[in-house]
Parts: sequence; structure tokens; C-alpha cells
Amino acid sequence: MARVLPRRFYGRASTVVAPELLNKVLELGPCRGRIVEVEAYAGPLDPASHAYRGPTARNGVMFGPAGHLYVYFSYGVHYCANAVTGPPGEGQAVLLRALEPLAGLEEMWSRRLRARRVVDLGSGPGKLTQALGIGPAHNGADLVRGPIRILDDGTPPPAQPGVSVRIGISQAADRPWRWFVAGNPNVSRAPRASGPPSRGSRTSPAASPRHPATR
DNA sequence: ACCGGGATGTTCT
DNA sequence: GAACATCCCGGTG
Repeated sequence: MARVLPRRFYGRASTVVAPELLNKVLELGPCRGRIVEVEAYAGPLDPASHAYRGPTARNGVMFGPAGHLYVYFSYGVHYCANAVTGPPGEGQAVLLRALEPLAGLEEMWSRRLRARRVVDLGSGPGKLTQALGIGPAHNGADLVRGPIRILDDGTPPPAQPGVSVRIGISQAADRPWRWFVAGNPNVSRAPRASGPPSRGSRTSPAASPRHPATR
């Protein structure tokens, strides 16, 4: 049913590919999760991108062909994963920021020891890589050949995705290059609250499923 | 709920 | 030395 995204899917500007990655499925081994939040990093013209100062030992994968994974170590603690969108030499990539767990949840629980609810498994770029077991060995991994792959299971991207500025950066902080599936509880941060307080809140579900061991 | 700070290591000034 | 595409925990209201 689900098909692997062909390499030509990635070979466009990161700001174009990013929203199209919403609702696609990230797979590694027995684990699968739906991509519900992404950010575009637009290469050497984007001061917030690791590619801003040109190719280095760390960011080399970003300047390679599209459809590969750029993995970097963040804050001395976590790994973050990007899909390179090419074309080669442009350094464009899409940061995968949040997943809705779909399969392999037992493996995710075993790697995310601090998680208490299902939404704790993949609701952030560092949590996502930890849940799936993505690390430095996967830097440069081919998303078309696997074992890490992005699949299309027939769910289209949202017709009206949530949009905001990117999170956790100080340079070029005004560019609206973060997209997310509005209303999905696995998004790392709820959209900015505005307007009158809503009692039947959609962003704080009353019953979020918990880890079996904590029940 | 919101906010502040610590952990921890690589990269660059 | 400082900054950093983060997460977690403990304070307070």
C-alpha cells in the first residue's frame, strides 16, 4: 500500500518540499510515525541554516544529492534529522520536528524512558530521533533505498497546514518556514493561543494514552 | 499553566 | 569563550 517517495520528490526548494512532507510516514525498522511538523532551512542564503557558511565537515551531507538524511548533534544531548532536498550544492534541507507514532511503539517506549504519554514519544526533533533510534550512524543515509525511508500511505498533506516562524533559532527568526498539522496533539508546541478561552480545548486532549507500565 | 535553569559536547569566533 | 535547529525537572501561581 504505502510507497517509498521517489528521489525526484525531494529535488526542489526546501520551502516547497517541507509542507508536502506533512502526513508522510517516516520508517526505520519496526517503527513508523506520521510526520506532523517540519521546518525549512534554505541553504547559504538562510542565516539560520547550518549551510549558511558553506560546506563544512558537519554539514557536508546538506550539499549532497536530495533524498538523503542529514543528522547533527544538538546541544550536546540530542540528534536532529533533516531530509536534504537539493538540488546538489544548494544546502537545502527540511528539519523533521514531530511524529505521530503509528507502529513499533514498544521500541519507542524502550528508547524514550522519560516518556509518560504517547505524545511524549515524538513531539520534538530530539524526541523523534531518540524514539526511532536515529543517530550519527545515519548521517547521509539514503531515504530512497532505506533502511530509513519516507513513505506515502495515501494521506494527503493538510489543505490548510498550520504555519509559524521557526522554533529555537535567533537568526532569521521572522521567516514563516515552520509547518504543522493543525490540531494534531503530537506537534511540539501548540499554536499561539489567541482569542477567548475555549473550554472544549482541542490542544489539550482530556485523555492522552499513557504508557502501559504506568497504568 | 507558566517560567527558569541545568545538562552536555561540538563548532565557530 | 560563546552559541547552539533541545529536553527535562523543579519552582511558583
